[in-house]
Amino acid sequence: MTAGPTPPRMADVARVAGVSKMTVSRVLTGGSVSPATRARVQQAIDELGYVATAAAGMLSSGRSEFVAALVPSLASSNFADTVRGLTDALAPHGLQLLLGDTGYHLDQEEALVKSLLRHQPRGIALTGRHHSAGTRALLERAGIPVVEMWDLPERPIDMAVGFSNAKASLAMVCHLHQRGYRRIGFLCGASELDRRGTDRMRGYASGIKALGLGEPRVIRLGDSPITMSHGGPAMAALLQAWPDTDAVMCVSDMSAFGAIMECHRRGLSVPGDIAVAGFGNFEIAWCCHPTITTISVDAYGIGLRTGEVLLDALDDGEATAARKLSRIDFSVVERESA
Amino acid sequence: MTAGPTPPRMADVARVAGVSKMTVSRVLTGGSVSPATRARVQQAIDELGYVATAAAGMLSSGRSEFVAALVPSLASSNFADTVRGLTDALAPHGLQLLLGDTGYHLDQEEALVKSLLRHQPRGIALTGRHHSAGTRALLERAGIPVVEMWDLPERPIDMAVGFSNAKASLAMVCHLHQRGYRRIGFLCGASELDRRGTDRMRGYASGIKALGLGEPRVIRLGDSPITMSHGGPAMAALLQAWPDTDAVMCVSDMSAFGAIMECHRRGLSVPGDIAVAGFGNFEIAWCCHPTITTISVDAYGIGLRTGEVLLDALDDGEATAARKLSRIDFSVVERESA
DNA sequence: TTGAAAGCGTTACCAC
DNA sequence: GTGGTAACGCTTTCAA
Repeated sequence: MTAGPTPPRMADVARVAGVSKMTVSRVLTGGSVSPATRARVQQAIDELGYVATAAAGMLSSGRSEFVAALVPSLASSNFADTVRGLTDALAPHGLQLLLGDTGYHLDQEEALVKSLLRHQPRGIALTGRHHSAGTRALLERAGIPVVEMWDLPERPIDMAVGFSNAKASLAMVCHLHQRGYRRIGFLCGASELDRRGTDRMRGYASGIKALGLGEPRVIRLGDSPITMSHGGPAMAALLQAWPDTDAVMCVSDMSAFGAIMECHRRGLSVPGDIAVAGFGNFEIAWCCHPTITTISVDAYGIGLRTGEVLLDALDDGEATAARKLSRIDFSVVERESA
Repeated sequence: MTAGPTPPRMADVARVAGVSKMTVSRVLTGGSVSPATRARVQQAIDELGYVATAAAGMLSSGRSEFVAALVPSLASSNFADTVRGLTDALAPHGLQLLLGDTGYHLDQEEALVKSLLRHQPRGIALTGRHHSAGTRALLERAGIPVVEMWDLPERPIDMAVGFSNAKASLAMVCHLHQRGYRRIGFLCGASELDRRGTDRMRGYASGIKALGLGEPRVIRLGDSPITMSHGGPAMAALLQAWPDTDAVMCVSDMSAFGAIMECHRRGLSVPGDIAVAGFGNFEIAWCCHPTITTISVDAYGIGLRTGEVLLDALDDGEATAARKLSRIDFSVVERESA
């Protein structure tokens, strides 16, 4: 932290290079400048260690180089991958991500939106289709492209990139049914914070009903989103409530892993005694033993596509109907556990 | 994306409230304003949905509300936790994190530092003690507090919050030695990208030498940082090279988990036939079977402390010698696997 | 407690 | 291809 006297300004560069500020600005933004002067300016920049002040440019030009993104949690590899996709799409265009972590709370999301909008982001990406009225109002006034990720809203704020979590879950029910399982349970968190988790549970329940497999067997345990450590207790609770259960769907691969570990502890073989399915196709699903049957979703791809969709919107100005809703594929990945 | 006509400005709020811009500014920044006028102004703000432009304030006041943070990867729960700690420390003070993902590359780090400095962050946090000469130069010129995290540099740029990865690794060697293991191997990535991983390997090697346990048995496999899926192949390679190995240290819990899965596949019992130790105390270390003996490091705490150290420096202006280096504790957590 | 004027460092716009 | 001038929307500073 060597506090130098005063950092050099554009005017300093201009003076050293013997040109006007405008010429320096053109060099920086890629305007038309003769090669000779461009070289002189560049040399002055290097010499002085000049770094342009983003705030001034932003104020003057009226546009920032920010894109805001809100995720429920950075600790989930799911969303971390999505963020990576977003970065990979946007960074090449000089856009810097402003990241917000909502902790799965809609009011926290609203607070973050309010705070992030102060930086005039060019666009904003949210997670999910559930938002507070205040959030919607803020975004509608903002006049920038908005993308809702990881879901397919019936009434999108603007655009969306995602899939139906309920349908994905339903697909897994069908898979298990096809494999001969009939007494299927579901493990998820106790709170409604994880909206996509709740959607998956609903998809499961509707599948059970549709296939005539009796009443849904749902265990809600632990704060959403539940992870490895919740899987075990949830599995225990399920076996206590419905001892004849022959298959278990879990809201995520993490909880599925925990559930499988609990089975190991009890001497239950998976899938021999009981089948276990996850959701998300995390690394653990194909590294653990037995490997976990799961739903594969391209988390990175969601981020990448979201970035592309935003870039398109920034170009065109207005979203075309065609890209309002961008559907991301999911698929059942059959492995050893179910 | 409803592009309204023109967003309201501070002058608009002032007009509606019947006061000057300055009074509005004071209301926003918590200056002294009579309760009556404050209420009128607040009402005007709500009515118009006014959102202050951060760039203008930044330019005028000369200081931003940004803090920059660079991590090697967001996908690692380690660094995700550190980022959470940083956010938790800084957000209450109105500071917004500007996050950069270096992908473990020092030149990418330099590029990000250059790009992030344009936003005039109040402070910046980096990961590790290794940086390019360009990065050091940029930061020394920047005149802002700098914190290096996850390590204890001999020659810190400014401040540091971390621990000695080599010593932590050494502690694990001692633990294994104490438990009676004598033919100890080490699994890590093939590249030098993961500097902390390399430090851990060095700590291991020095411990092996110091204890007279023969030549180090190091398997370098896969791109750093290695994860679950590399652990298995690395374990296989180790057993091929040194079949009599009785204990294995892994550069992380992720690779330790992969190694254990490989043992299961081969019918080797852990720790009966071979002991396995990890590093990091990730959730998987206490959820899998057997539970993994590991080194516990408070990743969240590193972020939190880094945030506090930065806030201190912003207050005092100059770092006191006492907080130049902030040591974070680590400890051997003995579980079932070793 | 409140207001008026003068910047902050850049880019847009229009001359040359 | 290059330069001057006027914003951009705030906060600082100084007066009232």
